[in-house]
Amino acid sequence: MNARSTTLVADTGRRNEAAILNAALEAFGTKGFNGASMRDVAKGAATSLSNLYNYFPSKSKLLAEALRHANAELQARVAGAVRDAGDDAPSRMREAVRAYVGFVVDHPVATLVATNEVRYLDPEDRAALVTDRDATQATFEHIVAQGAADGTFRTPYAADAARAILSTVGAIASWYRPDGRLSRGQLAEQHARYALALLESPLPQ
Amino acid sequence: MNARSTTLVADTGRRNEAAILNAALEAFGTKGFNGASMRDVAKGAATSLSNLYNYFPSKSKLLAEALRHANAELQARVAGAVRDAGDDAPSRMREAVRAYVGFVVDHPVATLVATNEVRYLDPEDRAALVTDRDATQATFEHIVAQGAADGTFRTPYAADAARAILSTVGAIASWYRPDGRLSRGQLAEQHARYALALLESPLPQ
Amino acid sequence: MNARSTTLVADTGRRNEAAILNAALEAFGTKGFNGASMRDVAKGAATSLSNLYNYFPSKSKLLAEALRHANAELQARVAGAVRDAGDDAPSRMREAVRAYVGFVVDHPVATLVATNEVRYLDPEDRAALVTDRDATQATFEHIVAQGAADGTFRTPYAADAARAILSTVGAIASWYRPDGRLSRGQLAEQHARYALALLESPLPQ
Amino acid sequence: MNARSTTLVADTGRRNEAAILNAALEAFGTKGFNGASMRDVAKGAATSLSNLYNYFPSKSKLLAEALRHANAELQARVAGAVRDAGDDAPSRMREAVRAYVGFVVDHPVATLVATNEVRYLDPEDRAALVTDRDATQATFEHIVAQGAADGTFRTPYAADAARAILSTVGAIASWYRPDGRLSRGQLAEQHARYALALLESPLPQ
DNA sequence: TATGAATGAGGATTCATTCAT
DNA sequence: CATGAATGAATCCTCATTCAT
Repeated sequence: MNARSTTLVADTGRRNEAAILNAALEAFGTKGFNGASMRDVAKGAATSLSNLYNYFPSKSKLLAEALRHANAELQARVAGAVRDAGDDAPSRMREAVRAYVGFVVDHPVATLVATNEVRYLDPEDRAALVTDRDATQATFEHIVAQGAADGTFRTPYAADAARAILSTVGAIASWYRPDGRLSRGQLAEQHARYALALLESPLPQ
Repeated sequence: MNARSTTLVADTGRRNEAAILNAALEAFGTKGFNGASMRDVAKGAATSLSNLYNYFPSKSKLLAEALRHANAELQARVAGAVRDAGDDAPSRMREAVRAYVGFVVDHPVATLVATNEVRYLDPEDRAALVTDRDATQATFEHIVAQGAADGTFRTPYAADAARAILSTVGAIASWYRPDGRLSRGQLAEQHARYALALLESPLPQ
Repeated sequence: MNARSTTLVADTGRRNEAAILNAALEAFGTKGFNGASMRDVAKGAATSLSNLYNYFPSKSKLLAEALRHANAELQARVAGAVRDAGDDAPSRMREAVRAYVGFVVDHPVATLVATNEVRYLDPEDRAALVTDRDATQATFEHIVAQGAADGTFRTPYAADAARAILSTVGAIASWYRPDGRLSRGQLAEQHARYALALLESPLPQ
Repeated sequence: MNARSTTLVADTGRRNEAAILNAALEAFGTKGFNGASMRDVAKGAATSLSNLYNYFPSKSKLLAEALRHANAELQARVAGAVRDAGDDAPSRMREAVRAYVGFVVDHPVATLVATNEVRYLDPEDRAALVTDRDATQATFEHIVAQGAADGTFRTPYAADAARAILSTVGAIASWYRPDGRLSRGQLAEQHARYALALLESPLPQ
């Protein structure tokens, strides 16, 4: 069962750190990195502006840290789902997509920040984050490669399929509303099927 | 053959208008709406900061106008492609996707702006733009509906398939490089197939 | 009979000059000299911004010219009233005040400009205007002196009484509304009596 | 004995607040609200431009606060003078006028700001200030009413007399110079007599 | 840790004025 | 005369960041 906490970052041991990180995700997600001010973040974290600098040395590093947490959570969910899945490529892809959809639905704002605001990081932080993200993507790519190798996924464009799948799932964050037509589970099911179909995998029925 | 002009907006009759709009797309795409300053735009358009305000009353309206042009061009390309395609749903979908990919590849920066910076518009401008965008999306939805009705597209999730396809194609803008592994044509071909596969349409071979 | 034109400056021979001057008085009166822009004036005069400079070399000179017209009209009214009055000081004071009140009521905005915005003139223009204004004030001072000399006005502070009277009358402009409790005539009558009382002149009844 | 401090606002507890308010009164009085820049105010208060915004959220609110202080001081002086005066209307009017003249002479710049720049306030602030000002005016009106009721003030226009008196006294601010012909006390005496005469009160001699 | 005060740089926007037509 | 386009200086205000406490 997936945890569905409203805030992404749990207590970190330092008094206000989690509150600041979550407020940063919220502020950057709502107004964009450049549109949100450190004052906005401070207000969201219910602390003072100057206190932010006791935790993070700059706005940019604050974004980096927030994104690190978001990525770690995403990666953990996906990795766990794959671990718990069967051995065949379709099952593993199915569960990976379902986990990813779950994360996006639980944390759409963080997902938006992770896709839209990465470019405002310092080069080194951006590089580190892209590496993290690539690790997640690699999980999907391995599954695709597995299915392509054993003939289950018959798409002639296996090399790029993972990226196509991930962009579709990530885009959910930009339109998803909790009270929308589709439930969390339906959305996961739907995107799992989209993914397998795109991979030209045999489908039930 | 599609024109591949580096600038999206052609001359509009007013002296500097096109230059300003193109500079705005470039600046907003490169640094984000809030990260780019009106000075950046002015510099890109080779005019003075204050002269921008002889053409557009505010930064936000400038963005709105630029996006209006981008959407119009996209819509025209897609509509033209569909018009020139065969009558069956797969042919039409194929050409629609190819045209969309062509636009994204020709104007990746404008595409990024159109997806990432819309939220900075005034509510009315945003609404107008969403309406425009929905019109383009509706073109795809109609094709999906056609194929679903005649049994060609067998996906059980036809209602949301157009959005999934469009998000994949739009995401190309965030990683495409003209000197990348795939040519423009290959990219179009690839995404056309991804789309038809996702729709569970019969595929060649 | 007093003319009660809504605009102070009548046609001057040059096409748009009067319209510009009246628009300037209106704009400067409503928003203040620094609060009103040349664009505001142009809009009010229904002409283009740049065309203003075909008539007046600068915003400051435009104000100077407008105030010159206002002062001339005021002075003409007061002088005429005094000329038409009887020979005794009370009658002359009474008519002078009534004429002044009439001007203020007919042109409250111009009166406000004349009292509040003079300081924004170039030194030479301001000096010229103060001279003009002193001429009007001198009319009142002469009457006061006449009454003081012949014993009709018994105030011990005759030297400053004219200024006191004029400031009261001028202040009408800041609260007068055409639909107010007092009619134009009642206001004139009232202030005439205030003036004579202040001068310690014998009053009817 | 009246204090004649050159600055109106005394220390308020917050480090620079009084200095900023006094600098604002000086700047707005000298150059007008729109003619004075926040930089001017900062310079006058010997602090940085941006620090002003740690004390007041906008130029307009700064003006509002400065005027609030000025009005409070004026009202306190007038109320105190009336309290210390005799019981009869002429004595009370005399002391009220003398106190008002004293304020105007001590703070001519603040008086000018209070009369000329009120219109640049936000509507709510303007309303609040007008209410404050009306309270001071009401003090005078009550005295007039008292004298009218007991037959001491025989003017037929008692209802508007307070306003006439106040406008005359307020106008002192626009021409008063400390080194002028009349001393502070003479000016007070003179205007007290003008006021009583205007009210058609019996006068000495 | 936590905060209020402080600041220099930079943001969008407006302005009076000029110029080419 | 009349105009639209152009511009440099100045406007109010916000920002990320620092510092003293």
